[in-house]
Amino acid sequence: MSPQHPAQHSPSASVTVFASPGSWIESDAVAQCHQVAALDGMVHVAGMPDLHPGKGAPIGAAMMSTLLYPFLVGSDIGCGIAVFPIRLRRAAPERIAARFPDLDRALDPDRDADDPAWAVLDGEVPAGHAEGLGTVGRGNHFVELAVVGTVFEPGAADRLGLAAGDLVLVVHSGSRGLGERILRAHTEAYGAGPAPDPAAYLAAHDEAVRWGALNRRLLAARVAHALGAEPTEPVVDQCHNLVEIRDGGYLHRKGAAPGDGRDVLVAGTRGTPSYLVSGHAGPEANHSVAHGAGRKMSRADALRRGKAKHTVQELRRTPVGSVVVCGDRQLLFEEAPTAYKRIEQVVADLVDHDLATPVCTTVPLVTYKTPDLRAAPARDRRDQRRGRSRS
DNA sequence: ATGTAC
Repeated sequence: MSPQHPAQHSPSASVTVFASPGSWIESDAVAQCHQVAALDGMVHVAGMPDLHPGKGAPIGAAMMSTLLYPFLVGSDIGCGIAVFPIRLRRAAPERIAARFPDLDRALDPDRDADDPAWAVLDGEVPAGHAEGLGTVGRGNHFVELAVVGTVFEPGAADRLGLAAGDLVLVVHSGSRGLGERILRAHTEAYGAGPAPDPAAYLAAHDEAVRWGALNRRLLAARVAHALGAEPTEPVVDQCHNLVEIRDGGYLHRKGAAPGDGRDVLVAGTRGTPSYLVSGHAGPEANHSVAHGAGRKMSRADALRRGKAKHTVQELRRTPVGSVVVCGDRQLLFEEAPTAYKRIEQVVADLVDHDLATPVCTTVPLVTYKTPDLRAAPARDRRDQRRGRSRS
């Protein structure tokens, strides 16, 4: 052993980053991949083309290990993106935006017992966690009404029941407070160490995954009802934060979607299309594909640079003609399309590395982030005219 | 990304 590495006792796992030279990957994110590779039991780390630095662990990575590390998945266990077809009369985005319900306000099982969205609940609420149901959360989460744009694979789109011009709801949300509670319980006892009882962690983890899937259905149902449409089942719904037992090991996904023969929506930004892709990633990619465009700037940089570069007005009405509902100015800047990598480049990298095939794009019409109180008075007046209470 | 503390 060389004298430069006196403490080295086990070799690092392999690291593969699936990005072309033209894709900007922050060196901090690659360094985080190598830090993860050095963990006990780590077998292989695959960085997706949307790789960027996270808190302690990289985002946009799939990490295979013989030990289970809860911090690699993070607090939003079960976060994912679902696509729901919706049949709706087309109208100006501003008019549709004004009809979105308040998705910061949770559905209360008692007080809101008569809300029609509950129809999607089949059985008990996972983990009995009744707080925060039907809320979208913050950060990069959103509920979006979009239109199917370019269709690259008509056969695959047809199997999903999608054609150009069809409307869909895209829901990106996770397990809210439940996943955070599960990670915190582990961290308070074991820090960033592996789970001493993986089955116990996985039992709680699986509940959070189920809760996240239920919440995406509740969100879609709330919005569908508010827009006067019938709720539907999702045609695509994949988690990008979870642990999967695979080949006898623990495959941790953090901002990486399952890419083994499944369809995944790779989210663009609030001003660009998203790409529905068919994944066919192999072992070198840890059977995973990218989950979105990936941040190009930290939130702090996006806020500072965005305020110099954009007006609030142009962020609320995007280049593709869509409307962003976001009463939180800081979040609007943090989530500006220019704070993200180009989705076309991320998808091109997936294609070039034979990880996925594009099926179609979805182009935003209305992206809901958090209530915009400026819009509320008009909505309330309209609802009062129709004899409805605010929901 | 989160609930909570500042």
